[in-house]
Amino acid sequence: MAVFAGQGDARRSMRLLWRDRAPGAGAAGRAVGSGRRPGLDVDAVVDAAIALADEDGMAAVSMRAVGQRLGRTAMALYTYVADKAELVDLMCDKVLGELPVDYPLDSGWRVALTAWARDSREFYLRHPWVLQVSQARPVLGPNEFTTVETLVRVLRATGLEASVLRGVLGALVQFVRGAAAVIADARSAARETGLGDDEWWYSRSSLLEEVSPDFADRFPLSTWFGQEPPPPVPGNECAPYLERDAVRNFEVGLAVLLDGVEATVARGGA
Amino acid sequence: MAVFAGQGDARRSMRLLWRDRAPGAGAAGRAVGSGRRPGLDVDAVVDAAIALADEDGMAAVSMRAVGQRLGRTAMALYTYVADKAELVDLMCDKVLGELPVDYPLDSGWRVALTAWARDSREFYLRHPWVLQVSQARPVLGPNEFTTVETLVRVLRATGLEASVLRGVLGALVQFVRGAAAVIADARSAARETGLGDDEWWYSRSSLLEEVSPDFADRFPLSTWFGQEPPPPVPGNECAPYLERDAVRNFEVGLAVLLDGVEATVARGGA
DNA sequence: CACGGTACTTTACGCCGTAAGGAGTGGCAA
DNA sequence: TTGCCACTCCTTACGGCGTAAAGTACCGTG
Repeated sequence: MAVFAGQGDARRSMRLLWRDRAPGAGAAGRAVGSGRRPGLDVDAVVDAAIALADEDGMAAVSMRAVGQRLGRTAMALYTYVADKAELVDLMCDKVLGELPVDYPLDSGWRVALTAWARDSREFYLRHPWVLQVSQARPVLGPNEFTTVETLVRVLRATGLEASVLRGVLGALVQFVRGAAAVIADARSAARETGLGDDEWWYSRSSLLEEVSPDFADRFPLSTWFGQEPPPPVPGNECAPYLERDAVRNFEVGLAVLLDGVEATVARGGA
Repeated sequence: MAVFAGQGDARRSMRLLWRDRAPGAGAAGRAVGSGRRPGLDVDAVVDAAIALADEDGMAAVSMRAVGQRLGRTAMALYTYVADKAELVDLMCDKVLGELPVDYPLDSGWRVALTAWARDSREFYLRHPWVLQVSQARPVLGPNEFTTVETLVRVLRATGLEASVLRGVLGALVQFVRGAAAVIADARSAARETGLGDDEWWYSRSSLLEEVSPDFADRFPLSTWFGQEPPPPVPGNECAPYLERDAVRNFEVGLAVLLDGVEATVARGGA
């Protein structure tokens, strides 16, 4: 009688992820028959959860809160979604659909990769909560595979062999995610504490002096590192201090990384 | 009467982070005087929390659980620590003390950076919960500054100017953290679900065929990408499949990244 | 009209962080 | 020696969380 543990839920999740959303698909695979008509559908639940996450962060996504947004109780959601983990999976794969799927290679792979990196960064800043979802054991939804497809298509233009390509792909993804996470964390910290980056840094650095008077002697490089005046980035003059810093670091880091790819291609390519 | 919001707590936290742990420091800055003698100290609380996090992940670190480990109730901890956030800050800065502080530059900065990256990766795998702590608004403890000091010292040997150095530093840290996170997530998923990577992937890929029969047509590159047989890595033959993959990707990605640094140095250096 | 299946609600359980207040302990001043 | 007070540590409680269990209301079908 008992279904093999997990297997049943996994199949259910995969069906939902890959469900046919075409107009004629009717009831989204649900058995049509007698019984009270559903007032909601999976998409409504997922969209409400995404809206909540975008507005107030992943921490604001509770079953009660999502239910309330839809005029239901928390338990009502369980008719559409197995549990919260499944809801999060569906949220992730759905927003991944926003990402561009094609980067022209006319101007070479470097231009395409740069555009991909910037688009991805913007995406993560639009949906920072995606960064909090575990990377291993990916969702395996259609949009996730599409993102892989997109990036691999560009990377293949480098001519690198598969195993190196894998390493480069990982490095690019880690870099973009990490860089986005720094900015996202800074923004959420500012919102949660009500304290801007500037005020935070100012109050903390004065405390630092108070608590460690010999700081400059103990940490000369950190002192030097923190004092260098960072030049402004065109188009981002008005952004918060730390964020401007992060934007510049992103561009520099990306350029270095792509230089590395170029070097690898030059060494191993035809 | 009311202290400026947050300021008091921030000062308290900084004092704890930078407290003098020397033998003669007595009572760790606590006002000595009348009153019941403490049966614990901050270090005991922090150590217990770290042990818990190392064993069962950050999710297992609740005030009740830490208290129980010390034979106390949850509320007893609040005499040593302001709240859970402060405890987490102290945990982070304490484990950061495990990292090596010096990388000789005799054989050049590339060797030193490679060693740094590998050591950092091992560190994050020993304490994967550190990766879950927000990056913006860092802890600002002594050990954290020491890690900055260590890495900047090595990076200065490249001769790069400060703003580029900042970008490289960010890229390196993001890469190492991301790569470690993939492995850490895979391990914790395996432990939490009781399902190894291999079984997980096998069951999922069969579900994938079931749910999307035209997968190979829709996602040719992903199919190609997933099929390439990855060669084994010396010294890691017995590790789980996905983890071996991750180790190789780490080495490849690191090499590419350092190639990029070399190219940047060559272009801009003396 | 009655029945069965479905949507949705209420209630409840055991977790979480932590506020409030009380009990017991130990050093110091009277 | 006694009384006090600072201090540790406890119990209780509150509002949150995810979700199990059971009940209610609605609907299409027989």
